[in-house]
Amino acid sequence: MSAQVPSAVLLWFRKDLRLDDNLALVSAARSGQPVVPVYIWDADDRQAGSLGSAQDWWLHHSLAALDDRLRALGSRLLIRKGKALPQLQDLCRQTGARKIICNHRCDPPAASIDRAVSAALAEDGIETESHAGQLLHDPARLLTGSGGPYRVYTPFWKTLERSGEPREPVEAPRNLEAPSSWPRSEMLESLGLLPRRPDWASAFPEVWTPGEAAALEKLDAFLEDGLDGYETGRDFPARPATSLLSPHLAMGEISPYRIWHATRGRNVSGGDLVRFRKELAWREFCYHLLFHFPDLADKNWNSRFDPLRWHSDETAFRRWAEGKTGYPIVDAGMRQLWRHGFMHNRVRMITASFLVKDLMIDWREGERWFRETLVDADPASNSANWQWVAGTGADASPFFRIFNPILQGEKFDPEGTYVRQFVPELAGLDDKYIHRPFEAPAKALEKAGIALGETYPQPIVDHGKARTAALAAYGALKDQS
DNA sequence: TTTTGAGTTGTTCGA
DNA sequence: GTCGAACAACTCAAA
Repeated sequence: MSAQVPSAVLLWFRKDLRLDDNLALVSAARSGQPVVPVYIWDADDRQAGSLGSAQDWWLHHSLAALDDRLRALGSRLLIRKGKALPQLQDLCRQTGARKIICNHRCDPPAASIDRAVSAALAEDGIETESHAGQLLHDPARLLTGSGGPYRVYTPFWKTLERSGEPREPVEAPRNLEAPSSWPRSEMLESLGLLPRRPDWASAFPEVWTPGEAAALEKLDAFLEDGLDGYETGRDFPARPATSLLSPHLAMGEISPYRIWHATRGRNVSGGDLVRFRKELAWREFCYHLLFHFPDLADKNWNSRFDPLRWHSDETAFRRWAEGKTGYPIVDAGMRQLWRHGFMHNRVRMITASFLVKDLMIDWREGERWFRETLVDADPASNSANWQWVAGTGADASPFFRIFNPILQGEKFDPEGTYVRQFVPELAGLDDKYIHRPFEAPAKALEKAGIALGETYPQPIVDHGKARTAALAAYGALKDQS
């Protein structure tokens, strides 16, 4: 009579690095079997387009945080390196597991990897159980009346409103049964996710604390201070009026169901509440677009724009990326991105419009840069929104809508607070010229200690002329078709 | 099948 | 200084 060692279940973490509202975790905890949580760092997966370098930094800290949370439940997080399938097979052999539990990943490359892994495991007689948790609505099922995907946001939103509240979030279990012995795990450090020489992420901790606990705190703080007045405040980059939840959401440290329901019953104006939920719905819309159009990051969604001749100008691109265009709001945005791995939404539109319409550089180059440098880089939102700005995307901005970086600056950063924070060499300039230093009288520049062309660049292009040229280039498409 | 109404985030120009 | 129109049609989604 030998005591039967109970076989374990594997809990496979991916883009759901949280305990709260995690259906896979709850299911594993209820199985009555020991649970082996694992994260597999897969180089192929990475190439499939999800993570850039800034998110590698985030991932490192997020995995450490998840391990801490799991230890509080009496468990821990195993880390493996390599292709998912052999690692899972190895873990199944070692633990006797016949079942792997996880949550869906919704971007097409990841989803296709997951399908292949699951099919291969099935051949070994291992079951995969997958739950919804990344999106509020299933892209395969939320369709227009004629059965196609939504291509316009407003009807998409109306359908969301009509389809009732998403399910309630579920609480994390109190404990998780550990296996009698733990299989081998890599050291987190061995994944090499942190930057070295130079450590370009050194300022990230000024603003970011990766991990679920920080995400939930941020949600609370936003509900207390930010939601009231969100609708107008969200447009001003110097104001703390946005939730800053995007990087947590991108990594699955917080669930969209948790966020959606946390806003319910708040004593704020309906406009603020709806506006915030609409932003969550935009994230959904982008994922649905990506689901139905997997080429979203690579091809013009609307092929009518394919004949556009983009400029290939490495020098101009580098000046844009480094925040040296000579337009303060653009430069502030690009430097915020480099410093903090983040950029305010309003400024993303301004900087993106500048790259595409003022410099006429291909939106894909901008998309790639953002994907590499944003801690909240998301394969759906990033592609869909770059295409929106370029006018090539779904529900895109009309081609004649070209952001004027001076006016946008003066409208949304009237005192230049945001510019002064990220472009300190302009800090001493009067409000009147903070967004147009190239028009400042010599005396004002001297007083502020600015030598244009030396301490701060001259404008890389004349916006007025660039605008005219962009209108002509986009307008020419019409004549051809 | 046809019709109808509508479409995230802007700028410029002229009255 | 303020305000409305023009900037383009085109396609989507639903009735």
